[in-house]
Amino acid sequence: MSQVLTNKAITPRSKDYSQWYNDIVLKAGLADYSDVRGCMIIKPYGYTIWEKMQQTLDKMFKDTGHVNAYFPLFIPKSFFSKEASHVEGFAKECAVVTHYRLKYDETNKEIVVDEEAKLEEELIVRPTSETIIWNTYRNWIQSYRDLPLLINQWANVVRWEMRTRLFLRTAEFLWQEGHTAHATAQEAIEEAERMLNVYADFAENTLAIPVIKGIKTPNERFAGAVETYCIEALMQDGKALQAGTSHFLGQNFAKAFDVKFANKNGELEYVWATSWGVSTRLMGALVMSHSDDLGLVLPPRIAPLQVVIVPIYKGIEEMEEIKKSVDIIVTQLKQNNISVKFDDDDKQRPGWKFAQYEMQGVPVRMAVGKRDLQNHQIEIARRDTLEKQTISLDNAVEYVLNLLQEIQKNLFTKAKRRLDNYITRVDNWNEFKEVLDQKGGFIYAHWDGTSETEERIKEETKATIRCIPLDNPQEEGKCIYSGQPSKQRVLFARAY
RNA sequence: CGGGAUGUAGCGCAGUUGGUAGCGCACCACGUUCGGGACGUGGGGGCCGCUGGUUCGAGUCCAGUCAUCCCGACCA
Repeated sequence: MSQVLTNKAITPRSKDYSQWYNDIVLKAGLADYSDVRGCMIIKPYGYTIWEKMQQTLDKMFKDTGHVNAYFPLFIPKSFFSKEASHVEGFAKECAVVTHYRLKYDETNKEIVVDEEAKLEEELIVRPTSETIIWNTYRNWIQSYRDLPLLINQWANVVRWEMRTRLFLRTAEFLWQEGHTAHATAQEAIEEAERMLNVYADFAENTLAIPVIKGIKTPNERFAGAVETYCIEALMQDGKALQAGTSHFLGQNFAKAFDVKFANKNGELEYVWATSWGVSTRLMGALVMSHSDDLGLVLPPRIAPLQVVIVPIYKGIEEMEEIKKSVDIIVTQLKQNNISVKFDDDDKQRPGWKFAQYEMQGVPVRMAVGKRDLQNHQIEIARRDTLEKQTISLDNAVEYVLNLLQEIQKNLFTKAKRRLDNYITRVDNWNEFKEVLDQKGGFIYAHWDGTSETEERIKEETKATIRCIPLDNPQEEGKCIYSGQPSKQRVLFARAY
């Protein structure tokens, strides 16, 4: 019996957070390990959630004037090396294509790389597309009339990471990357900030994940960026997770790829650039933000299935009777754009279904049996608090519609409260280490502004500066580590 | 690339001093069940990671090799 339970139950969070996370991803059916090193199989349930994210984000991009395009997976090595800091940042994690053909080796009876089919120039599997896109933009941009150029692409990228974790860090991952070109620095900065706000809006209002908007320190900046904006979220174990980034690239890529435009006075100028992206990592953020020991918990706005109705019956007649009674509820919910499933699968029993839907994070579950029908009522259970209510059949639809909104709100509030409680103001180095080890979360402390100090703190504690919050209040103080004068506090944390 | 561990059924694992390949879950059939992961009976499923060695005989011992996972260095 105990073996049955350990096999099915989710590992409690207190034991081992990583194990708990893995259990949920695997058992909720979001993803699976692949036989290919560091790669992940996104299963249909997980992919459906990703598709919902895509749809919502894509609409937000279109609403802010962007269009989609698609650029090649392979980048000639020479493109890649044109922007110095960019190469440096990515060189160590690139997959490289060197040959284009295989052949059958008669002696060893196996397929081998055909050495005669060596590429003149190696191709890099994109770790990000700035280079190939800016090489293209050179041909697309001649005049100020061609600007701004606001393009997004949905794609996969490859970064050969040493260690991988489902959704959070995989060798190949899915993402969107926006790449825009502008006539002025001001306009590009506005774009970068606009897209950061889109991400924050999406994280908070759709995924119910509260985030802190900020800028990265030079150390943590994207390779090739002038300024990196980010949204930082906090997971239930007190570790930070970067949920999205938006970069002001200045004229770095325009200069590297010689992208100039004629302004209104006919003078040639380099264009100003941004890039911004979110990835399937958001899936990991979603799991780690809301789930509990029974499994995944999904905010209604992202849940592929928002409401499930489980009939409890003996025999086909009873089932039909139940079906007839809840039919109107199903129809009305659908009319309100709620995804609802009446689970008449005869192969599983109610208890099994309850556990299954809980594991998958379905926000609202209704259960109806003969007993309920006699009382003209239905049982409604919410996934976030696990509370059950018995409601008259006549009021069920209205109740569920409100409940879904309530759950969405509650999940955000709960996560927001956790985030707020996890930001600790700290004024000396011992306290810093103590808070980091005992409590975790963000530490809001003074920093002297030097990369050396940041680097040492990282070496000693594994904590990094997650961001300097936007609109950060300026105040005089002393650096937590070096004691040097500081103008502002920054957010430190251990991160995924 | 360093440190640690593991490869046996779809999944999770056991397998003693070397002697016919096992258990639980899942799967298939039939029956009884159905208000929180049902039960009974019967059944199917194996290149024991791979290669070589020792031995009458290897899942087990030895050598090599490959892969995966965990902890570091790298990162969204």
